[in-house]
Amino acid sequence: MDSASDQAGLDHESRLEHGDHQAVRLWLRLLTCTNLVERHLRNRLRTEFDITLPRFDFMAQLAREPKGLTMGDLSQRMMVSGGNVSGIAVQLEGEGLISREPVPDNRRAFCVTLTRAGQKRFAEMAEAHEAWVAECLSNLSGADYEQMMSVLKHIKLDVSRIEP
Amino acid sequence: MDSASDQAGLDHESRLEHGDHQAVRLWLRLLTCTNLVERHLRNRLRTEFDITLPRFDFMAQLAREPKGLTMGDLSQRMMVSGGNVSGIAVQLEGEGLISREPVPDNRRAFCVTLTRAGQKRFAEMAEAHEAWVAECLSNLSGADYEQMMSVLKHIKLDVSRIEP
DNA sequence: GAAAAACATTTTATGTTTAAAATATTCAAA
DNA sequence: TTTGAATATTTTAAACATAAAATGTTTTTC
Repeated sequence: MDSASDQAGLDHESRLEHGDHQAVRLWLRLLTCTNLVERHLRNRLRTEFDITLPRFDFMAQLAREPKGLTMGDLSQRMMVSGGNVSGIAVQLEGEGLISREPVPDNRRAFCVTLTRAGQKRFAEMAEAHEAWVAECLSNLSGADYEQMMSVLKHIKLDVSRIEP
Repeated sequence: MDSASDQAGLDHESRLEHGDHQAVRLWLRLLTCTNLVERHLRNRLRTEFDITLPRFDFMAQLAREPKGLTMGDLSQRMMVSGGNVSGIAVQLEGEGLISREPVPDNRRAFCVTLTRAGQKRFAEMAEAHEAWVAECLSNLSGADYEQMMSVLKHIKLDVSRIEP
């Protein structure tokens, strides 16, 4: 049963031996691995806190910046579109977890912050979230961790060099 | 509040296992990196072949298994919900790229395969796709590659051990 | 100063994704 | 057999995501 994940038709395509093939294999494994962890976190957030991952991410960004962020800041940091952030904000505001207040010297922008209730709620979730992530990723040696961080940073640079 | 409670707050921070923070940092970098590459591939597939990443993945799974796969197989391998696969299949079938035929001894299941047109179309895309992935991920030493593959496999096992 | 450009956000239309309910088939007993 | 559980898929409703247009504000430029 161990080889279940690797058993897919190796005999058909194994003749193609470009160097590129290595890259594809690494990419597929990277994608699978990230999806697995992401799904795990998504499920636990839903079952244990009845919240979605995007909403959690939104609150996490705010928790890191107690002074608050604009909608544009949030869009940029979450790497999603402005309209998307707008929709999530409406919901979280409706639940009383965030507040949007006008910025004194710029009437176009909002300053979004966690409400007291939002801070409390997020603190509970963040602790659990950290433990869940550790459950998935902390079974690594210090050297493994450093190496992964280094290689991933490198890949990040390579990709952003391609289309900035 | 007395000073004891202030210190309690700080203690709470410092009591957290160092490994947990490490794990979270690694997770965020892993997620960012994967999203960057995924977005890059998604954009290129859209601009150069007018196809979405999920449809490409769907066809890629079939290309690996010329004998065909059931909808459930596809759902499992693509790691997406059955409803999702169902929707994609309707579209690809409408474009004549896949065919769904009944399985003789199981009237519940379909056997999905690439049509001749689907094979041709996929072959074109796959070559380009492989080059794009290589552009993102092939700037690694052989040792880096081996290490990444090994660590990722390990993480995959850890996660699937948590909730199978 | 007024027109034009740039900015910050929301709205709209469209499409994706998921979980859960619904439909239909097979299998396993009692 | 007939009941019930398990399986394979589709449908549905809600959340998420994007691009593009719309709204209102600020800054630039002439």
